[in-house]
Amino acid sequence: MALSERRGRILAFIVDDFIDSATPVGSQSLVERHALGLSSATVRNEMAALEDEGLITHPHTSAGRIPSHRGYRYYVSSLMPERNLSSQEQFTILHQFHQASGQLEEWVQLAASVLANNLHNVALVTQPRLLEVRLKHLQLVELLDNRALLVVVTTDSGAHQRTLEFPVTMHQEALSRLANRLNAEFGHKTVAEFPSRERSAPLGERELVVVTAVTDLLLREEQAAVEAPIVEGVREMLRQPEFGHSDRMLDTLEAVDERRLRDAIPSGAMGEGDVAIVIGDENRPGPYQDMSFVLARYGLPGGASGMLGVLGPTRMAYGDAVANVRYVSDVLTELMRRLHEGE
Amino acid sequence: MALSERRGRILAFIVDDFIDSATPVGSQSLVERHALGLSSATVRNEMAALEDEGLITHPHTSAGRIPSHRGYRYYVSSLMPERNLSSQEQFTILHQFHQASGQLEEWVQLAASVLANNLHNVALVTQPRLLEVRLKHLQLVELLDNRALLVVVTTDSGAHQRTLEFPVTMHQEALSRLANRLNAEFGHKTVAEFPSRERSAPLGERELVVVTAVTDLLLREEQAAVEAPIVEGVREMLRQPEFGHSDRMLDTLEAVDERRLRDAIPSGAMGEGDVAIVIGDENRPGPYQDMSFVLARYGLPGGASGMLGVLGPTRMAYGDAVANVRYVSDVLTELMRRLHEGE
DNA sequence: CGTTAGCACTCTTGGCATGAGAGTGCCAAT
DNA sequence: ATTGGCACTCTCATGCCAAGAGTGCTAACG
Repeated sequence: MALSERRGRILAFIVDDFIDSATPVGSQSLVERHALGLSSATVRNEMAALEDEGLITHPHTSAGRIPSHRGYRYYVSSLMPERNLSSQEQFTILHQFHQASGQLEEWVQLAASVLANNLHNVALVTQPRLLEVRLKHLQLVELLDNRALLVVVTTDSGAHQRTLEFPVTMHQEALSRLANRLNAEFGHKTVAEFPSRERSAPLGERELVVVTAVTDLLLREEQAAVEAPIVEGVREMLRQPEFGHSDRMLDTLEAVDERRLRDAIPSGAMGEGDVAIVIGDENRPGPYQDMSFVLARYGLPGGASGMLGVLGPTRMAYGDAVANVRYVSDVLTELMRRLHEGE
Repeated sequence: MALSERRGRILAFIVDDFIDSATPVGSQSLVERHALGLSSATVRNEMAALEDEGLITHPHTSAGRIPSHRGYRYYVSSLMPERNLSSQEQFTILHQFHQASGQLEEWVQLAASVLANNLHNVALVTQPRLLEVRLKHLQLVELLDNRALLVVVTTDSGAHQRTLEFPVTMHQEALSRLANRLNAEFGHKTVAEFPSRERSAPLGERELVVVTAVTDLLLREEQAAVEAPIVEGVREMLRQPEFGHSDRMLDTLEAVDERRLRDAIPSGAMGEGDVAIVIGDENRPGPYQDMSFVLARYGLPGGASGMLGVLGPTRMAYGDAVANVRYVSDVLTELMRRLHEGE
């Protein structure tokens, strides 16, 4: 189904106007705002046709038109002008990253803030992860009595810690020896290559305590590829008129909880390469049926990678969203590349 | 200003009724709900007197009465029945703590969840901190090239990590030697005893990198005594009728942001020992002028300690809040004591 | 003197009608 | 194919009215 040029232009105007006014757009106001050399009556006919195609609807008989989900889909796929950030906008973003320290976690947090502020919607960013995590190094640090701190460094440059309890008190020298032994045996292995619980007979009790914890941490790390994302800008989004009533607001607040969001992000839709857009009922069933995602992957091909993007009402400035998400994703990727190659 | 017994009883009923109905309470409904052997007219006279004392008010001429901030204050100070959790309630809470792992951070998070769920308001819990933090132990772990992971263990059993960059590539053996040297020199010192930047000439460049980072981490840790608290249950609270309109909701959402909250918690009001209550305009100027805090300290005397409590509308079930906050604080303190003494 | 019944008065709330405004759909004319 | 015109529909703000809840005051009562 391809629309005639004129009909497409009218749909684009409807979408544009609705995106920035948030009120249904009528035939009259449309001809007033855009000099389109047609009378309102003609526009009405075209609108009726667009409605037959299922691209726009009425909230009620005598209201203007609003885009349907299919309308938005057609718009982003065929009508939306390709837009990149101006160099001014790019500079403002880059500047913020240069201000920040060189810590990876901080960049990720910053990416979320930037997206939330620029787009006035919810920004989502996951920490970068390797798909296959290997143990790089482990250390044991004495705490109190029979307690010790386990620090695990993985090949994705992540460091994780956990408190352990040994059956007996162990001093730092004993802990270091134990750590060295385990490093020699398990270093640079993936979790899959660790001995299973049954076959671990050769391990002593103290070794077992550590290995169990390491296994657990690495497994958690692998599953965390779809980890709960950093969420920023909820207030920004709730300020939008679609959430004006408090019930809707509470429901949304619940839906945007980190933990729920983890399962809901339509990661399947995300090919490599460019930005993915998921609109309204294209989402899997759940609370996001009338919201949209604009998502991209970032990170190194074959290396650690993560996801970032925006969540907002279907009435979202898709052009701006795509441009911002794409740019921030590129910046993060570039920063990680430099980090990996040692500047 | 002490009220007559009867007048006090009436005030208590007004506060109780208002707390659970959220609507102004009239003289008639009061005599119906509580068998108090008086006519509504008499109650009206008493109410007029209470209003003269500034303990209750009218929203408008022909509405029932609601407690003023001073009314709540009088209630909690002189009228509120002392209440402790039933053993059933205590058991439910204890059970949750026993389910959890032995990680301190997890307990703190759990304390927040428990308070939020039980009280349907916002729960605040800060991580436990020592006022004077000493370096216990530091470790360096090789990452990539000239990058290394610094792990710092402090006397409050906290562990902190940060990525470092050295001018030259250092392998694990070199890092371990460096760490040992620094441990010998700085172990068990407070930040104040570290050499200042000027007097640090004797330190080599690599030592300086580490010491600077350690200093920074410890300082941050000390300031973090008033750290941004863990916040749980915002949705619970927003469900209450006082936040029914979306503007109020957005404002509150903003006020409850972790970062803002940090400065706003009236820590001054908190003596040692028991639970502190701060009502409405007793708060310092700001967005909390019509909300109340119920707060307590937890942790070891002379050891690490933190703060926990509840934030809600002034119409809050103070009795329940005090009982829950007190109990959870005791549980946390006890858990920490056991941790400290090695079970 | 404290308590109470009674009554006039006030203010909120919900329902209902009304009119203006915005927009549509359709028809006949160009 | 386009357009002017017109009847029609629906929302939204406004005003009004009646019901309900509550107060304050006064006069009577034990």
